Amino acid sequence: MARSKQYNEEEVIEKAMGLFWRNGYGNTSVRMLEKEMGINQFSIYSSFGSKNGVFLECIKSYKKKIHRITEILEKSNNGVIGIKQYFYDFLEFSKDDNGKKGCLVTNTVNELGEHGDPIIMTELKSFFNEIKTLFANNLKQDKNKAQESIDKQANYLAASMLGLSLASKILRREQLEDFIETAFNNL
Amino acid sequence: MARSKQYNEEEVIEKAMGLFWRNGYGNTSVRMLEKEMGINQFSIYSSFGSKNGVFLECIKSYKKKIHRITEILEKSNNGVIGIKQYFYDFLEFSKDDNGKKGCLVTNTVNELGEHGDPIIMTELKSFFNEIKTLFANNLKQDKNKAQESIDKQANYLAASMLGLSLASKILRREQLEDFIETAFNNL
DNA sequence: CACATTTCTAAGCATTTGCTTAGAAATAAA
DNA sequence: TTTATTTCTAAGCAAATGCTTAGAAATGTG
Repeated sequence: MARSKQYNEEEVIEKAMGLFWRNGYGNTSVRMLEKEMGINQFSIYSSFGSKNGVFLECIKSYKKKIHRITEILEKSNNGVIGIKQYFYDFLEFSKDDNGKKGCLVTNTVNELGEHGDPIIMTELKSFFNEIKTLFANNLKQDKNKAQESIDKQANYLAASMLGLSLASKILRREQLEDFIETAFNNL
Repeated sequence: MARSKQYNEEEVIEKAMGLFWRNGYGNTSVRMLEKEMGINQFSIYSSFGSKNGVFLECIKSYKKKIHRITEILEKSNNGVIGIKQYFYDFLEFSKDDNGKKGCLVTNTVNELGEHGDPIIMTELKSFFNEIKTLFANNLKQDKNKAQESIDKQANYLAASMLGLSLASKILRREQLEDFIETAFNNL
């Protein structure tokens, strides 16, 4: 009954995600999105409503993408060893051609802080809490830990992941490994 | 021989710094700077050359401001205890009305990454290295440490500070304390 | 084929961006 | 007071921003 879309929405979002990941929200213009996504502004707006709409889909897509490694953590039963592995997995996951992308969620929290779109901020915080819960669940596998220390250590690890994400943008691989190794000496 | 400036450059930079600190570089416009600094665009450009020029002065001003607490660390001879105190001092230092500013240097590294103005990036990295050196110097005060472990631990602590800065923008005070306490457990 | 319906192209909208400029206002020195 | 020099006001510039729209091009269904 009518013409059909010449692009796949998931595919173009995947491309947009890369752009936001590298440049941040504010430094990515709709013109840049056009080029990267390979479709023009009309298509962008008819599919996603707004720049914000594109970004929201990118965050969702990011969550799916990173599920590749959160899934491993979820299924792990090695306690703190599994969490440490997640830190290393994250380094591989976030590696760019230059290895300087960090974590899209972390980057966005830092850029938009509390000023960002509420729907997006909710999405970001929920991701952060999911990760923290995964950490806590893994910590529980180490039987000798008190519940109280699990909460503290989950907070510690979650904040450390924020640090790793940021550090991965400016430190060398070797320094990042120092960080991870020392960070887990504490547990 | 001529009219004299009706504003003090240090004072207006101090105000600009607050704006950049809260909003980041990209989300701070020259119009916003006009209002906050209390002078108009002509004065901004004649004093500082460009938006980038204003920002560069703000970074320098930030370094002076934070010297209040780095100085304490510099003079401390409590080894790792002094560093831990610096983490707590930083939390106080970066506290806003809402307690969500983080560290201007860290925020900027995260926002601009490698895309930022080279002069500014150099300024940021030098600050990071100064802090790392201060950490290393303090660690050396604890006599029982091997040189090798000092390097590793200084890397660890520097990256942890990045984490604390980011975490301070989204976590509650109590969680930040969990982070600091656990981070220093085994040093 | 015919055509209703959707997607696409590309031009254009108002607003905001960083930055500049012409001319009025002020002021230290002669 | 006069005057040379600087600072200030406020208007304006081109380019970029997010978003919209009119009309051409395509296509599944009858």
